[in-house]
Amino acid sequence: MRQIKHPAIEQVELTDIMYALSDPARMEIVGHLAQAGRQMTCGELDLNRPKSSMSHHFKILRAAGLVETVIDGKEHLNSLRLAEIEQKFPGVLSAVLKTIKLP
Amino acid sequence: MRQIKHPAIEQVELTDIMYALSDPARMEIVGHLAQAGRQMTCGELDLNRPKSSMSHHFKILRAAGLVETVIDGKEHLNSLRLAEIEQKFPGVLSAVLKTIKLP
DNA sequence: TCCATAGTTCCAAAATATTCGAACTATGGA
DNA sequence: TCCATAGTTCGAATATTTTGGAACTATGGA
Repeated sequence: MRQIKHPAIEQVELTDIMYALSDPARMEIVGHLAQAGRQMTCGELDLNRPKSSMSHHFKILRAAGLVETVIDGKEHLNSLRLAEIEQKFPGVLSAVLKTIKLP
Repeated sequence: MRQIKHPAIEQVELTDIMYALSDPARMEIVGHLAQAGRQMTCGELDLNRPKSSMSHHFKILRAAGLVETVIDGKEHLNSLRLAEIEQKFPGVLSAVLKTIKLP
């Protein structure tokens, strides 16, 4: 099974997480993932934008260390790296998640 | 005494706060303000950049609702809007502040 | 093998941000 | 009134992001 590269938690910077969360589309993706509490495909997380735009946002979420994507057959399964981020930046992501109101 | 306009807390968006905190210079300013726990002038918060650059960053911090600036004579006194932001987005800013390590 | 599906990558255009010098404003003190 | 100080605003150059169409890759199923 192919793998996608993700940053190790040690190299994740808080400013990168802040940046990733500064876009409403990405905040919404993160909110959906948190609410679902399970892996979701890009298709499920689609926000009515072109695929290439969505792919761009997922790329930034991955690079920031917020989202992990594993490939499963035709689909890419995305999940929040909540536990790791909570350990490195306690309280930050969990507090953000509590304030997200999905559209 | 002249006043500078700030957004009411009702109009402060979490994504704007995230954006403001996505720049290391602005994160540092916020860290200094939090650590000091008092009003600080732009001069005290200077990061060795041109005045116009610093002014730009303060503008973004104000627009995001993170920083309040009052004019006192020749100086501008900046402070964190910590209590207001904590009330609207409980735990977010306080958690961020705990992870800031000043250079 | 052929095709549809799920996403990514590539590319270029448009929009936003950042930087910093120069000019400007307001204040307080000599 | 003149000057230095503290910051903002303006403007232009540069850099970074965002957007989306088109082409591409990998997979599973017919």
